Amino acid sequence: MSQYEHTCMIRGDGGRTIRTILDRICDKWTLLVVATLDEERLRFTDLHRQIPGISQRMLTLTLRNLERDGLVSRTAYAEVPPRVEYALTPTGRSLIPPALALASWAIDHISDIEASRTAYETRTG
Amino acid sequence: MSQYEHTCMIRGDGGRTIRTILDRICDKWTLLVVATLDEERLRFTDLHRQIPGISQRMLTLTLRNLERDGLVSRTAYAEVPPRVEYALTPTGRSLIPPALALASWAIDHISDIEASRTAYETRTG
DNA sequence: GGTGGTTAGTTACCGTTCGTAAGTTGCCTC
DNA sequence: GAGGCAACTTACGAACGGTAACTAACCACC
Repeated sequence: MSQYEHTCMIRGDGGRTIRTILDRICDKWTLLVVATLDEERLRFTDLHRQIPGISQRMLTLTLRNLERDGLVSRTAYAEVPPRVEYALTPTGRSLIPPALALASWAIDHISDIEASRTAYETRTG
Repeated sequence: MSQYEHTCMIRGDGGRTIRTILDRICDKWTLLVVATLDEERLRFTDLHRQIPGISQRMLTLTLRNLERDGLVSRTAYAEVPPRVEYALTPTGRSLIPPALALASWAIDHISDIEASRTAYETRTG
């Protein structure tokens, strides 16, 4: 039995539960938001600036989901202009090592992937 | 400088390239297909059976992208009925450890996340 | 010789999600 | 009183994903 099978069998549901969690974590922006909050408490605008390409809408939605799942805490200060700070919870912090492992893998293999993609496009037109 | 910043700076594009790669890898099905091919050469139908919930359409699309990016190899045998085998390339195999790290994290924190989610729903209605 | 089964897909349709851009609130400054 | 700031929210069109039916090529059976 491979480690993957072992991992999937733990819940006895054919991997359905783990897939649900991975669906949340592995969407377009979640890992980047979590990685950006590594070791830093950040405001909404700072996050928006530090994550290139994310829209305010998607940042709001991603942060709501992370807050709901207990990975990020949201602290609002009754000031003008408003100030809202986001930080990782302990659960959120525990996601950092696997997230960085994936990011490092991406860095290591970017050139391979881009080369393969270019070759594929050339083959198929 | 955090490891994340360091990681993002390598390419000097503000993390745009790494985000492109992560967008591909972290979609709804890719990690599960890669994890399922761990240590096993599989046919289309076997993959379809082993990944609960994926449709034929999405399996086809996911495999095409993985093949294009050089993570999966596709071997078609001219038989009847047709036989097509999918296997990880060396690059694809190198993705297994970080993918399993993420899956293990999901397993370890499923109960925390589900509890937090339930509490959140209760608070907000 | 027509019916049904097999594998590996493809196609059509439709609902959900995502991105863009503009609007909102409350107060402060000029 | 016009404009700015922070943190959103809303409207709308485009892109994506899921469902289910269809296809090609051959074989086995009746």
